[in-house]
Amino acid sequence: MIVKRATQKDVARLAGVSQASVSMVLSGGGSPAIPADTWERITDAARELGYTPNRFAQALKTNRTMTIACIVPDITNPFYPALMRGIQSITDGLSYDVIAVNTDGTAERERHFLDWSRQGRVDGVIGVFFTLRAGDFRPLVEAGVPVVRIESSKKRGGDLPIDDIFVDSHAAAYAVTQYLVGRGHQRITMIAGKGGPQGVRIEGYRQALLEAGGTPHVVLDDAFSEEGGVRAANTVLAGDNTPTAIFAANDLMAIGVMQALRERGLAIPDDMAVVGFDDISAARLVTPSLTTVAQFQYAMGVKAAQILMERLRGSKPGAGTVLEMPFSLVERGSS
Amino acid sequence: MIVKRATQKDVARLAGVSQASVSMVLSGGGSPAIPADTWERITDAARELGYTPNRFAQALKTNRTMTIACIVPDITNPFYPALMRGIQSITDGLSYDVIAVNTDGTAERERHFLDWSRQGRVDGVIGVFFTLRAGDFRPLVEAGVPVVRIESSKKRGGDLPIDDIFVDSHAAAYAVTQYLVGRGHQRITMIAGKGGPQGVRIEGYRQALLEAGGTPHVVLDDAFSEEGGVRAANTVLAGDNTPTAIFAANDLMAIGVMQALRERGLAIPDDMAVVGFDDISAARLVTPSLTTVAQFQYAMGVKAAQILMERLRGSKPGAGTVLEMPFSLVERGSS
DNA sequence: ACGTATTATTAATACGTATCAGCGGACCTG
DNA sequence: CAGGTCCGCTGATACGTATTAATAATACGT
Repeated sequence: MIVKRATQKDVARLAGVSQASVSMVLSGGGSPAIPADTWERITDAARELGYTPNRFAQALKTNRTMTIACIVPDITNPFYPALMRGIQSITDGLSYDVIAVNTDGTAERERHFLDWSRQGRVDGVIGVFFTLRAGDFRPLVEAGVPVVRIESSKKRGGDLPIDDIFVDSHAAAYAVTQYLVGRGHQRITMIAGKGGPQGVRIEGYRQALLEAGGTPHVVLDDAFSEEGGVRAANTVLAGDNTPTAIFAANDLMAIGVMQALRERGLAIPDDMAVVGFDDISAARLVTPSLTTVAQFQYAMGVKAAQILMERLRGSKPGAGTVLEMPFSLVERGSS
Repeated sequence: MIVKRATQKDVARLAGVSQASVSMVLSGGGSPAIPADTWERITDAARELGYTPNRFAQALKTNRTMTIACIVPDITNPFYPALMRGIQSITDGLSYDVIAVNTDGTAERERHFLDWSRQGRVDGVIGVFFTLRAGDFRPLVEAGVPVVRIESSKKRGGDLPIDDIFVDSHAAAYAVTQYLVGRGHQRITMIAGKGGPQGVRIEGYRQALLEAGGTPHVVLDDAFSEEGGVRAANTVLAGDNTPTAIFAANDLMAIGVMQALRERGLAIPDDMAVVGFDDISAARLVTPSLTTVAQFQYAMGVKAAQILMERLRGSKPGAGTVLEMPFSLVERGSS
C-alpha cells in the first residue's frame, strides 16, 4: 500500500545514465557542463517518476539541513507570530523550513534548546533569549551554527559571529516618559513584570524622570500579564500620593491597569493616563485605545532571516554585527 | 575552529568495541542483551565525547524523521499559536520537532504544502485546511504519512486513515443565534468572511433564525479581519431595517464591527448587540468585552498530537476516527 | 572431554545523495 | 598522423547510522 519514493537511481535507470549524472543535473552543481539533450532526458525521467530529493540523504552528505530554528519565549504572545511570519517570508523562497520552539523564557528551557540546536538538526538559529548571555552561545557557534538574536537593548558585539537585532527599549521608555512629562505629568509610576526586557525599560523611565526632576516609582509583579497589571495597579492605588500617569512595561499589563482603573471608576486618561509597550493588536481594540510603543516585528523577522541567510551562504564572514531597528510611539486615547 | 561532532565510530574506538555495539546500546534496540559492564563502558565513552546521534543518518536509515508538520492558515491568527502549544506539549516529551507552516488558507499554498509533506520531511501532519478535501490527502496517506485534521464540522470518516478533530461550528452558531433570540432579538444579521469554517457557521445561524421565525440576513466580506468587519458593519448600517444584533463569524470581524458602531456613536449592547466567534484574547480586553464562542484550542492541539503519536507508534490502525470537541458560549458585556 | 546451545560481539551492508578521480573518445594543432 | 586538450560521462567512495548474518567465546549436559 505504501508507495516507495523514486530515487536518483531509479531516475538514472529510466534515463539510461548513471546516478552521478542525475545528481549533477538535479542538484545543480553542474560543474561538468551537461549537454542539453541528456539534461532534458534526465529531467524528463525525474518528472515522470515524480522524483524529489531525499532531504536526509542530502543533509547527511552535505551537512546542511535546510532547516532553521526560531526560538522564542512563547508563541502565544502576539509579538512572536509576527516575527515568525517575517522570517518565513524570506525562508519560504529559499526552501528552508522553520522549526518553532518555545522556551517560556526560563533559563532551563533556553539552555535545553541551545543544546538541542547543537545536535545538528538546524543550520541556524534566530531567537529571543531572556537569560542566556553571548558567551553561552560559544559552543553553538563553534559547532558552526550561526545565531541571530533579537534583543531589547544594544549588546556589545563580541568576537563571536553572533548577529544582534535590537530595538532600543531604553530609548523607547525614555521617550515615553518624556512624552508624559511633556503632557504635564509629574507623578508617573512604572509597573513591570520580571525578566526579559523589562529591566532596560525601567532604566529608561528612571533616567528620563530624574532628568525631568521627578521621583521614579516602580511597582513590580511576578507576571507580566493582564492579571499582573491588575495587581500592580491596585498596589499603586492603595498607596498614598497616587500618580497621574502609569507606564506599564508591556501592553498586557497596561490593559490590566485599565481594567483596575475602570473598576474603581477612574476615567482614562482624565484621572489617570496609561501607556503600554509592544503595540499588540489588542492595544488598538481596547477602550480607550492604548498609547504604546510599536516595534516592527515583521520587519525584524525579515531582517533577521536575511542576515542569517547571508551567514549560511557564507557571504557574511567576520564578527557579529549589531543592527538597530526603530520603534515608534503610537499616541492613542489612553494618554 | 569548527569542532566536528563525535560519531558512533569515535565512541566505539574509545570504548574499545565496534560501532555496531555502540548503536545497539545507544539506540536501545538492545535485542541481543548487552551485559552491564560493556553497556556502561559505552555510555561512559559517549558521555565523555558528548556524543549525540546524527538525526539525518538515523532518518536516512529508519525512514523516520522525528518531525511533524503543523500546517495552519496563519500563525498570526491567535487561534493557532494556542493550538501549536497544545501540540508541542505532547511532542516535546517524545523528542519530536514541529515545523510550522502558513498556508494563508489559499488552495495553492495548501496544495504546495501537501506535496511538501510528501517529500519525506515529516512523519506526520496536523493541520487546518480550508480548501482541501479528504480525497486530496490520499497520495500523502499512501506515502505513509498520517494526517490529523482540525475541522469545523463533522466530516464523514472515509476509508482513509485520516483522523478528524472537530468543533461543531454549526451547533455553536445555532446556539449563539438561539441565545440572541432568547434575549429578545428579532432582527439579527450575520457577517462573515469567505472560506474556512464560515459557511458552516452561517448555516447554523440560518437554521436557528428560521426556526425562531426570523429572516436571515448575511453580509459577506472578502477578508475575515477587523477591516472586513468594519466594512461589513458599514454595509449593514447603510441598509434599511437595521438589525438589533450582529453576529460575526469570528472575533476579529466582531471587533471591527464594534469599532464601526462606536464611530457612529451607537452604544453596545444597548443600540446593538455584538457576538463573535473564537474567543481570542482580545475579546476579553475590548470594551465592552465581547460575547463569543470559545473553542479549546490547546486541548485540541493536545488531542491531535496524541492521536498522531498513536498512528506513528502504529498502535492505532484502521480507518480514520472522528472526535468531537466541545465549544462554550462565553457571555460578556457586548450582548 | 566433546558436541551443542547460548551469549557477546562484530564485519558487512544498505539507506540516498554528492563529489572526485578517471576514462574513452572527439576535436584540435602542428 | 602523433600528441595533446577538452568534453561527457561514470565508477567508486563516503557521510553516520541500523540491522542482519556470522563468528568467537563461553557455558552446559552427558
